[in-house]
Amino acid sequence: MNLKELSKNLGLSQTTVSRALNGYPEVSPATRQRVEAAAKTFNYRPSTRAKGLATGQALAIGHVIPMSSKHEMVNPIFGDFIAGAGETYFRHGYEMILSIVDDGDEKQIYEGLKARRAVDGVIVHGPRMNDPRIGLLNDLGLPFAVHGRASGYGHPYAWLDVNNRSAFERATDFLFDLGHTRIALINGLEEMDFAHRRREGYASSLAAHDIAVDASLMRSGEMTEVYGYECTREMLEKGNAPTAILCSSLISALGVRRAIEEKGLVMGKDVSVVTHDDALSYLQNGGDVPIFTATRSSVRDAGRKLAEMLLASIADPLSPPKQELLEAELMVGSSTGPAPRKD
Amino acid sequence: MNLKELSKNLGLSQTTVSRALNGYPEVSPATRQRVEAAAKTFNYRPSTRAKGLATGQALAIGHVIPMSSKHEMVNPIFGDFIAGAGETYFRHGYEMILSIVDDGDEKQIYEGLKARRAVDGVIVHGPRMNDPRIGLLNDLGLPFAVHGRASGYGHPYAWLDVNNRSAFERATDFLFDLGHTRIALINGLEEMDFAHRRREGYASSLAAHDIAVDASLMRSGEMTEVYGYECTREMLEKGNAPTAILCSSLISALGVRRAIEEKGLVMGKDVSVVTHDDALSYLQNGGDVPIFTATRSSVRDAGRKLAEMLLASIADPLSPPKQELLEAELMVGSSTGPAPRKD
DNA sequence: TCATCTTTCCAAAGCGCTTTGGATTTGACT
DNA sequence: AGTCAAATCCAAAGCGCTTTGGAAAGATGA
Repeated sequence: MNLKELSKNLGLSQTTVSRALNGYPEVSPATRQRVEAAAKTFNYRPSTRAKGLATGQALAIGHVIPMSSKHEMVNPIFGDFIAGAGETYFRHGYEMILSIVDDGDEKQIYEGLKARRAVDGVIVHGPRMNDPRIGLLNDLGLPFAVHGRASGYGHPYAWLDVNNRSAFERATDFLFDLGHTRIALINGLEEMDFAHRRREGYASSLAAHDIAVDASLMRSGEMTEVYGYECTREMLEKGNAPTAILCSSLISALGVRRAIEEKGLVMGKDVSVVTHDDALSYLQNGGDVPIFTATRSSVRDAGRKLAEMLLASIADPLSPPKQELLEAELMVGSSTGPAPRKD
Repeated sequence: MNLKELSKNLGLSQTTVSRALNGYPEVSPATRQRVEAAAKTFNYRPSTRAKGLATGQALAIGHVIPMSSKHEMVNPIFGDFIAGAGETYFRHGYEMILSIVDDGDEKQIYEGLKARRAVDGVIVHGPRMNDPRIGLLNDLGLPFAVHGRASGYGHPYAWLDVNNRSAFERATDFLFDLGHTRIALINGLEEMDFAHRRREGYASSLAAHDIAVDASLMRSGEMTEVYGYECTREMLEKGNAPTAILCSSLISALGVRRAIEEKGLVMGKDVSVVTHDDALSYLQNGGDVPIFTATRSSVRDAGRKLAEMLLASIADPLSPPKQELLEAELMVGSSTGPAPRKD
């Protein structure tokens, strides 16, 4: 059923039917009701493509997910973020279109999306330090919003980020308060902006407590369970092992715990662990009492909010880009405790 | 830059330019080259919407992800599956449209996608027993392919599935071979088709070994780490605890291991564990030697293949629906060993 | 040289919608 | 009854592409 058929069926012009359906005032209430009823019974919905052509809008937002072909790793937070954003799009009648793209092809993809007028805007995932995508999108004039930030880009742009720096500073402070001084950091890949900021927060706390940064206590890599395990095992085997570990992801925290327990140590007693927790739906940090002490911030919520921000900026293109910094909450669980006393 | 401008620029008609770009034969090689060069320099790409309107194709595939609003759980395999499918779409010039939908709204969403002619076909995720979506999509006449199967639907339809039954039967057999007889099953939600099939495979092996199914050794729920942990803890605390556990997901297997080790037992010695492993990129089953003995099947690969299947069926609408059953491979890791001798 | 194919290109219609600019009807008010 | 504005509705243009049905030009064979 298309507009023409529907209007013929109603004995009205396409104009009137279109206006009735889109809430324009030039239609009598009676007619509008009649039209709406007919639309419902015939299950009429305007063709996305025709509507888009006529209005010049795509009513779609693009999500371009970078994937380094090297490790083929899909970011585990991706699903929950998308779920949050999807909620927002659904409410606003937008569609979400997804491109999973090899690192190298990204430029081409953004240009394609723009040239083909396939989307009204895009969300940028996984920003890196000095990420070239921000500049590219600005040049293209394609509205966008970034999940995270990209240090090193001079001009303002729309983003939403967790305050990674303060979260990790606070977490490190917390460990100091418990008496720990040898605190390790198992972080995400250095080139990722969030990892950079977390390290800064960590280093800042160390500095405030007059403890020098010890390179042997800092790791960075892709945050898998195995990675957490291996880093921890190595650190615990060497002399002068850390008494506390800061970890960038709950998944690798599971590996950290495994390494600790494998060595016959007790987490929260012999070794304390604090992790960041994205509150993923399939990876909850325990039940009532959190297993891990964690800096927590829901990535799904971030998805909802960032989508909202992008849609708002599309609706009002002249407004300056917005930013939003979410504070992670520190949840104390059973993975932390006072530093063991020296023998 | 649009077609009109481009063709004016070249001194050709829109027809000729369109034909040159779309590989029609009625264009001289010289002209074609000239057109292609111009398209490249002006970065011309036909508008998706206009092209779609003209051709009647959407060049897009819909993925409708169900999410029960009750637990708000996003399936963790989703990201990797999408990544695989996305690869295929990219190769074929298709777009992927994602809708994350509350269980109840699904019908409405499919009808909307169809009525608005927004997609050429859809992938059905997470089929349940007697899943009503299959019938609905058949009635709508919207091409589709299912990731998994939906027992109870009479007519043929396109699907791709892992042979869950044989995988779990084989895994159970394997445990019997090691001397285990008290084998527990920690499974996904019973209403999910895959969980049903896995239980069948498990039960079939028990029957073949003249062991009665013991309801106290079977659990089903959402496959989180915590769920694996709690099920295992309960089972190990009761008398007559299982000596082996079959688990439906690597994530909950991590919880299983935690419960085992917390009790001071050794996995692979006191309690053997076999899990299904979807080969998720962010959750690898150890390095060279798998940690868990597992029935393994790459869900990303499934995404690639199923997308290919759907595109083929769209290209050739009259062909009968295809099916593909993937066999999981049994990878022996260090989580299994001979059954402990009775004291 | 002429008729007949090929080759190469084009004008215009059409895809399904929105929207502009008018036309018609209705109603209120002198 | 006559006037004017408000309320309703409509025909047609246009969004950017593909595709149909020719037309013009060039090549071929008699």
